[in-house]
Amino acid sequence: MKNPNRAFKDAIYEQFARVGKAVSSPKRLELLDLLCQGPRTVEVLAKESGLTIANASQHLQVLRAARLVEAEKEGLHVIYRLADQTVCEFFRAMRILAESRLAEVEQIKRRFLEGREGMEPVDREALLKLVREGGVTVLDVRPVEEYKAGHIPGALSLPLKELQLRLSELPRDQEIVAYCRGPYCVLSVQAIEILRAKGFNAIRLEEGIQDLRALGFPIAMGEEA
Amino acid sequence: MKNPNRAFKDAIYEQFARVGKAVSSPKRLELLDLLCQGPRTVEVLAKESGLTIANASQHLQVLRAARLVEAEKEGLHVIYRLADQTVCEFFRAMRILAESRLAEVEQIKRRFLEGREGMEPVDREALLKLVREGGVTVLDVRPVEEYKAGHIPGALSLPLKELQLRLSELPRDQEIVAYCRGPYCVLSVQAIEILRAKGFNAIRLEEGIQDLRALGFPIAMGEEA
DNA sequence: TAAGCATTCAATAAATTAATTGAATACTAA
DNA sequence: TTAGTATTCAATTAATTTATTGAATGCTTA
Repeated sequence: MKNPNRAFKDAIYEQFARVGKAVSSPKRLELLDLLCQGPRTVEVLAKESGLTIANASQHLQVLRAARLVEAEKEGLHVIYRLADQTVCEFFRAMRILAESRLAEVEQIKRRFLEGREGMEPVDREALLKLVREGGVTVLDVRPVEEYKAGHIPGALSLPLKELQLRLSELPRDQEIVAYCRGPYCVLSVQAIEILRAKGFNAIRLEEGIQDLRALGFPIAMGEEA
Repeated sequence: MKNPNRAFKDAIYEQFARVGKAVSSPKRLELLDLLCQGPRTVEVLAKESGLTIANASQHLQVLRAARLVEAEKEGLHVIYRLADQTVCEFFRAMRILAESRLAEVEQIKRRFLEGREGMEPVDREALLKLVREGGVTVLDVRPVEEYKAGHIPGALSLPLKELQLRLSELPRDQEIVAYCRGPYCVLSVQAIEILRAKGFNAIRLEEGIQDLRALGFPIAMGEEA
């Protein structure tokens, strides 16, 4: 009576642990986070996460074995993508749990941002309201493809890489709110640094596009309006 | 420009991975699942999960290091509990992700239940409606303490251990719906087996109390009404 | 104060996981 | 067909994780 149940339970929890093991490595979490932004080739994922190609490939295969991601061969490249939007939501749940339970996360973030202006924690609700109602210039500093895949309605697409060259497109009389992939993406941090150095009144919105989506914020797709 | 960012990201994802590592072992997941039902001593957790005391203790310390659970000394015992209700919700999210992504989970469950009557998948919605509206006798077969901590309003508390002795309390003219901790808890499975052998018209509700809570089902606390 | 119990600690052996390297494969384009 | 590129595979090493065992700790009660 006790034994067959034990085997059943062991088998079930072993399956659950497949997901757990997949998300137990920092590097795999970084890859998963990148894939939450959209499909990517191994090459791109490796570069963005600071892994060698072979190592990235192996981690991706672990994620695939847990069925969290899928791979599709396209010509010379293999394109990885999340198996499902719920994987993105799960990753976010895990991130939020870590943020709420582990004080170290906030500590590391504070240390990284400390001394930089425009990055201080602001009233999130008020800022989001401002963004939603168009009281500010909203700047999307991610690569154009990511903008196309989903952005804040009315946001200007100005990838960090082009920022220096296109400063003239930005208003000097209005507050600028820059955002990117989320609180741990440094694109908007660097954008704010550049903008403030040039005298713009710029602040950072920590929330990334996936956060906004999860918060029920409207998301626009495609080219700039 | 690239290097300090890398260190930041590595530090952040390493923190996230603390949560991932904590939930990467089948046994720790089982312990976590048990703790979702309420606080427990090491001894009880060890027994229920089929671990030695020392091994259970070590796993619990891993969970504690990830701040998913908390321990409190009470006399001779140490009582572990979830650090937070969101941990329970996270565990459930992980379970549901595994169920939806890993066909093996359904397979293992089917194999375990196959051949047993009253356990076939039923129309969940219809059954829940019946339960909610009182068209059936609802039977809670978990230990009394768990019943007290939260149960379906109107449910009878009849722990599996006492079931054989208290069959006379049950109606023969009405359908009986038995539930326990969730789809992978075997208490209600065994209850159904006993009841059907004795000629009762009994079926199983897969959802456990935490599932019902998450679904917004009303939950009653305390003694039987 | 001593005995008994629950829990943790510490040490060990076995198993698993991670990063690295170089070779192999699969596809494209010349 | 060949050369070049992206990815995967296989083998190795180092590091981490797991279960087990027996001893140590800390509390309670006789």
